Amino acid sequence: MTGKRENYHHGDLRAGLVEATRQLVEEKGPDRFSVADACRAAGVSTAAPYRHFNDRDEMLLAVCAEGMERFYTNMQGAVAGKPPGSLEAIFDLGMAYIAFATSEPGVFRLSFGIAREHEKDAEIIERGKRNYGILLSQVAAFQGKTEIDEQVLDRAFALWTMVHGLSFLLIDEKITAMDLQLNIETMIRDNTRRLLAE
Amino acid sequence: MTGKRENYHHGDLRAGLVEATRQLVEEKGPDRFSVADACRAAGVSTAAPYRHFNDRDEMLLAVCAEGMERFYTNMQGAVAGKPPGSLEAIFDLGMAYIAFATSEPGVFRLSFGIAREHEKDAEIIERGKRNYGILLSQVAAFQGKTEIDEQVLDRAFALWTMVHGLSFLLIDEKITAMDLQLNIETMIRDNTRRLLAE
DNA sequence: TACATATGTTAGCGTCTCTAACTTTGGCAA
DNA sequence: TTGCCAAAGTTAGAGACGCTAACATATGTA
Repeated sequence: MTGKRENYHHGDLRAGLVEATRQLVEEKGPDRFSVADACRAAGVSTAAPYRHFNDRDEMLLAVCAEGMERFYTNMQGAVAGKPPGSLEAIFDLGMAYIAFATSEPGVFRLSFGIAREHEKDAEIIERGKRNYGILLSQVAAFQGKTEIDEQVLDRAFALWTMVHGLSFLLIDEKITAMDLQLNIETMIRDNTRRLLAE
Repeated sequence: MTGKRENYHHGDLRAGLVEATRQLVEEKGPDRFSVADACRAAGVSTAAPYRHFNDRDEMLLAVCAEGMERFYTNMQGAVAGKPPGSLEAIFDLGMAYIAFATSEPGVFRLSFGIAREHEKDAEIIERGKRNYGILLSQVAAFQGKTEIDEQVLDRAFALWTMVHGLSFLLIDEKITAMDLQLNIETMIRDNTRRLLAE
């Protein structure tokens, strides 16, 4: 990405910019990211991105879309090979959620905060639904169902709020700030069980 | 705030700027907020804030501190008059958390995202601990204890993650984006009970 | 009443996003 | 093979922003 190119044309500047943006979002956070920085990283002028993106937000949106794809893959990998609907599968799904949030906090923050900027971007919404679908089908299987009824929705949503909340508390460093020591695995395991119970 | 002043001196520019900043943070979000906008709202030059704050971040930090104070008051009000440690008190505390997040999403976002910018600001941390202390003592009372042991910490933290996660899913409009309809009161009540059980 | 200090102003630097106008290049039709 | 068009770069610059330096004014106190 930082390598000097010899050609006038870049080859695949769009992809290069997305990757540079992704890295910068992780380094500095989505709000501190600047288009100019991404240009320097990609070795092009500050006007070049506007051949590929309408504006700064659209660059972030591209990173978001790509990140959600990776998120999907990770979560699929977490449940793969485990008995569908088993406590272990649902627990591992939660752990994969946390793992993504903590390993890519910038992209995670972007993915969940961007809705209000590019409100209702169809692709992002669709990816979101697909990601959430993994949890829904696991919870349905846990309850011995083949379709998503209200009870499935309720329990799945409760699990989502828990791992989502924990993710933010972790990446915003509230656990350390509050002097809490926490075994994440135990916390997720116990509360997954509690939220699915009864 | 927008009123023209006739004097060279403002009276209490610091407070005026904090209020203008708070409003702008709600209107545009913490990342879109600009010092220049706050100056226009307060009717002063763009250099004036630097007599009261070191930089932009410090203005946001002031809004954050004031917001956390209000957050504390709201949560205190939620449990006041209820039997300490009752399910109702803990439930209402959760509802107060959600209510603050949804009524002041900008300040809420600021309060929980700012740690990594001004890392370890002593005052913010202290306020955070004080706020969390309300929940801790309620959960301790629920368990019939007078001190905060490990079990209290575990259950309180689980409750925190739930309302925190729900808050973000609400203000980031994920519930509507995922086409979920949700009775927040029921959701909080049922899962508070589940997380405190056994 | 004088003056030190706090608190405002104007001017300006460097940076940022984004646009307009120009340039280079690769691919395709004749 | 050549000529031309569209795609994808460039430079230059407008307008906004954060922040600083130098200057101006008001206020409280000796």
